[in-house]
Amino acid sequence: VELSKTDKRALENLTTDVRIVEAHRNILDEGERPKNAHAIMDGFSCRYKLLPDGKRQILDFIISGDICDGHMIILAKMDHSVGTLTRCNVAYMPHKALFDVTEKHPKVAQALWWIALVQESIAREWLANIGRRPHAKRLAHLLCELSLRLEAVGLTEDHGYALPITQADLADATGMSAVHANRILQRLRRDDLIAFHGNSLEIKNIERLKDFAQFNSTYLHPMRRSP
Amino acid sequence: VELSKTDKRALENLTTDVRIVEAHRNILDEGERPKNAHAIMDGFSCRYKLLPDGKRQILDFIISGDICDGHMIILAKMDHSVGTLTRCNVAYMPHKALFDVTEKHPKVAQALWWIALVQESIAREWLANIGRRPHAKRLAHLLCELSLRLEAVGLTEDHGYALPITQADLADATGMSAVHANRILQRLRRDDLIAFHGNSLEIKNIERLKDFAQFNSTYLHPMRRSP
DNA sequence: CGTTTGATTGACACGAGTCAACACCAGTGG
DNA sequence: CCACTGGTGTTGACTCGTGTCAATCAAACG
Repeated sequence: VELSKTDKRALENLTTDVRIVEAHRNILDEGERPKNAHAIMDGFSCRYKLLPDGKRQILDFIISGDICDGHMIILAKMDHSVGTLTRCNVAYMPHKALFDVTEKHPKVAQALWWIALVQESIAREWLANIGRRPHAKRLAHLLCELSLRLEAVGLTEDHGYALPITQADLADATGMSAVHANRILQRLRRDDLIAFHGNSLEIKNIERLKDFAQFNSTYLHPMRRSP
Repeated sequence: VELSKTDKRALENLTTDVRIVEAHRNILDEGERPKNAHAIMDGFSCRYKLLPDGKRQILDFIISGDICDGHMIILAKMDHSVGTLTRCNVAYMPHKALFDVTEKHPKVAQALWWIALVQESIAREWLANIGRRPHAKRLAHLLCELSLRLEAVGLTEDHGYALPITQADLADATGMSAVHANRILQRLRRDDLIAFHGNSLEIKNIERLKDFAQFNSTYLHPMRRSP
């Protein structure tokens, strides 16, 4: 979906506020009906669900440029929560204004629809990943996805990217225990697929990692570009 | 999203053809760019992905009244496959015509957008289900979801519904082995939560089953009505 | 009837969760 | 400047859930 300049200008004028949100804070609660839409400008957030017994499933990572709650233009209530994993810059825009823009600019509505479909596609790939791939491939697949998505917004280095989240977060995203995630990461390092230097992940050879993870990028669709 | 009568008439005129598709046939292949949109009028189909090693993950069940490929109005390529689990009646409508309708009838576009969002929500609930719930609750949760969705289209009996799919299908939907699914179902029967009579599932007490499965229907959103 | 598909059962091995202890580091405050 | 703290990563021990393989049973079907 290509946006015209007027479309873009209409969108840019929506942001009323940009705030810093500390790590481990909630931006949206399940069941909530938010008044503002939120976009992450910087930092790592995630969608997640908390089960009654306290287990957490991370449903998606939200990185720079992603919108937290495009859904809420159409749907009534948040069906999951959104929270920060690191300190984040969050842009706020009134939902009503955004909705009005979609009515006047059909291309904007189509763009948001497109985003919803890509997110659906990502959720489905995660389903296959968690449901049917062995644990090492799951993690490797996730690291590949993050690599592509971060690259699209210019957040990758030569051979890797900053990954300031914990192993427990990775575990909750891939449906395994934190201890096990730790051992799997060790194995990936031992097999010389990845390495860590502080908070940043080094991918030794992206092709080998993709091969190993059975990673096929088509589910991310054409690909988002940097704004 | 409420559709006007003109909106509805525009939609109804789209169907060019209704065909019978045998069980275990593909309706859409991953990677394909279909010319027609497909709606299931009768029978059970599913979205699924096949991994290189032959494992199958079912991503969603498609029941009467569901559209297989609403995505394709916006996206370029199918990111998953769709196939029948039983013999189905499938309605065909040209994609281009459907797209034209969405351009002329913004409410129709919104309705399709809404469908996409609900499907995204379902996919995310499945993620939490597969990623973090113990196996018995997974299966129970799935049976609850099917109960509500089938009820919405009038396909439930008093205490249950026809479920003409195999245990292997249920296993592929919940990310477990077929043997294990069998044993879990036995446990659910022993605990007097469900029973089978031929192809039809009896739910002994839907509230107890929901309780056990930690089932909360809000992720299905307001709820689709019968057409 | 034979054949096929799906459900069921048992045996077995191993993956993966849990619990608990420890190492390491950065941040904090005295 | 150092002791203390809490969060994170790492390790080992132990148990049990689950997958795999293979055989058997049951029902449907041509």
